[in-house]
Amino acid sequence: MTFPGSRVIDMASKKHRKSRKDRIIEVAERLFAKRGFYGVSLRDITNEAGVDVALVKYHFGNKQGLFDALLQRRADILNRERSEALKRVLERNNPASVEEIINAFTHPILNEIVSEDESWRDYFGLLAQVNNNPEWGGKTMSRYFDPLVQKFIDALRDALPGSDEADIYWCYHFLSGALTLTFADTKRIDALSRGVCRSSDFESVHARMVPFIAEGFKKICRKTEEAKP
Amino acid sequence: MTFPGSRVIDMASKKHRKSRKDRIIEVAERLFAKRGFYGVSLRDITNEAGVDVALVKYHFGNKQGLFDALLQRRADILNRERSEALKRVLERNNPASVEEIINAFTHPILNEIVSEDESWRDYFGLLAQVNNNPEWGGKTMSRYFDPLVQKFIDALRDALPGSDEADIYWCYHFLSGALTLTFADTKRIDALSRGVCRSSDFESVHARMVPFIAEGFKKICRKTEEAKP
DNA sequence: GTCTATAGCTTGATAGAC
DNA sequence: GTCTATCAAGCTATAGAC
Repeated sequence: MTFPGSRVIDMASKKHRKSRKDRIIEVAERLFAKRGFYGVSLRDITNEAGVDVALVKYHFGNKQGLFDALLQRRADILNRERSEALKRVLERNNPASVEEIINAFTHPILNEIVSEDESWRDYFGLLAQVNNNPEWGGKTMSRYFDPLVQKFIDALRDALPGSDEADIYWCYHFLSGALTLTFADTKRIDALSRGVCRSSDFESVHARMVPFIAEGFKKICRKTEEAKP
Repeated sequence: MTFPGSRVIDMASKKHRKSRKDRIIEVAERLFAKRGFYGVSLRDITNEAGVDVALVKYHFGNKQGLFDALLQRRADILNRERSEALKRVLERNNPASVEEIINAFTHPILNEIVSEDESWRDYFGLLAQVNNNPEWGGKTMSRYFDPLVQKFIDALRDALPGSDEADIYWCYHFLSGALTLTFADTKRIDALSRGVCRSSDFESVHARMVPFIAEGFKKICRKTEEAKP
């Protein structure tokens, strides 16, 4: 070894200087979030990351492979956090309340989006576009999220005994639309409300969203019995 | 006049054979709905419409001009229908109920989307993508829809006396997210529910959406007083 | 892992004939 | 209004050197 201690230095520098693969995936996430899959070229990404285009092929196969990899990366994290949140809620109280279940689904997003790691905001901006894409959005969202969503549906069914199957699925659909738009941070609400609401005030909107959605679920799925508090 | 009666024939053929300008705008609407602004090239559009690329410049200036023209066209129709629906509701009952106001906002969409004119479905698929675009979605939606949305906000404020300003705007935001995803018809719900719900069953989902949203509004905006039936 | 170099094609835009 | 023809720039993908 010509440079004694170089291994330590390497490990230290590894923490500070990210791999080119990571740089590509991070820049891609930010750009795809802004303009969608078709609105970003590989050169947009690799130029901003300061690497060569050919590296995309080496690390991800092609543009689609890069897109899939970056969706998968945070979907895994989000699914794990949601799964743990649901588990905690059900351990404490089974069946849990509708509010608790909705909160287990949405609160992990709030945690991530208010964290120091600002790149989570990009991810949710991207998810909003994917969720609302009529061509491949449904399939893509299903692929990454539906296995766990099924467990949330099961919990909601237990929380709303005697409810109609279709009612629960449709209500989840309303939740999904409100949720993805909310965390997409499009700034529309800022202009519409002339500054009364700020699109990036995620705590405020989350505090309203959970009871809003929970109340809708109860209204639609509890037709047969009296609404309980 | 060399061809007596040619004017009558022209008028008849005008009804059947659409102008090239109209063909461009119709094809563009369908393709933009599928893949968004960046996912469609002018050649995709003009090839499918059977016209030359140069016509886009002549009729619309450029790609952006074409996109704006096609958004504006149906926004005008939708705004007029919503405005009339709101007027009817308020004439019958002022202040109106939250359900009636929400319905005046959403039912015109239902009418259009179940009509024979299938191209309305494309338009709402496109609107869902615009609404959820973090880069220019907020501005674009505001431009075409917010003036009338303000009137709906006013009506909701009257229907929910003593409510907080921010609450009403945030609830509108949840409505907007649920509404645009619902009529985007992404087919996700079909897979998730294993056929129990069909994404294109617009009457079913609309019948659930209006009370779902209305109940959320009442829950969030009526904190200070008792909820009335 | 990373780069150079390039093939082969598509893009938005437009000048100018008819 | 509509077309032909063309441009300069951009695109994804990949072969092959290091």
